Amino acid sequence: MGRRELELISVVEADECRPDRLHPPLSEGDAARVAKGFAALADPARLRLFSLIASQPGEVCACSLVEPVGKSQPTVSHHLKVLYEAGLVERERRGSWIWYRAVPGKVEALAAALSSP
Amino acid sequence: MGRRELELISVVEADECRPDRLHPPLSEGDAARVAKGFAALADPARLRLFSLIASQPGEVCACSLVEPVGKSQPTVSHHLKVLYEAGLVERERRGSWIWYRAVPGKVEALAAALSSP
DNA sequence: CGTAAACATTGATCGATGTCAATATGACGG
DNA sequence: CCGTCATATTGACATCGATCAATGTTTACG
Repeated sequence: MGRRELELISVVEADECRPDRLHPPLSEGDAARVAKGFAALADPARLRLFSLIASQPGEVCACSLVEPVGKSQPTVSHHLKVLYEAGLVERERRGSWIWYRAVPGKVEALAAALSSP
Repeated sequence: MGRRELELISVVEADECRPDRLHPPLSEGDAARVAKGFAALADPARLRLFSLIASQPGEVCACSLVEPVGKSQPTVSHHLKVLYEAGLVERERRGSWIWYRAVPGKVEALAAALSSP
């Protein structure tokens, strides 16, 4: 067995780490977009808001949402805006009130963006 | 029909917003914990890291992860720590290298925490 | 030991974000 | 119009987090 073969074998047997050139399944653009979605769920107050809306059979008036989360009205308004712009909830103005409902399957779609190509 | 009945009816017909005392399905503690999980996925670099690990059939050496995400080694190390502490990935040291693998069903579990009570 | 490689930690910087008080906007009733 | 109620916006403040250069720690090998 020549010297060259011995060298190769010793390298292989010493360890198994031969780093492949991996390429991330998510492009930078996709990653940024999906991350934005997860970021909307990355705050406790917003999570409670969303779970409150999503757990309701129909719609919920925004006025029902301020007290349960224990934050000020502007803060709740801000969080609702974030959820809305992330596409997690829909809203509709009727008279003085604004009614919120969860967009079905949106959370699952976010999770799915990590598995499927 | 007495005056009292008329008042009640008028109130009901004026609008439908009678805010119920809603209680968030997620407690503050649960919300904080779940939010932490989503926060781990709320960064583009971390998302690409995780998708890279999760897309691999077996394990991935940390040394394979620095170059594809285009961040410095300390930054990648930091992100891997966040993913690990969020329970999204497991790691195992073998020799000089640390091997990462995605924890199966962890993302789905996060999403599920928003639907089921 | 001593050196090299892989990974972690520290310290500093800087932009992003959660929060609220104050104020604005918009809708409804009288 | 005017006052009231529901919601949004603004401005200010404090905290968090992403990032990197520099340095530390651990492991392997001779």
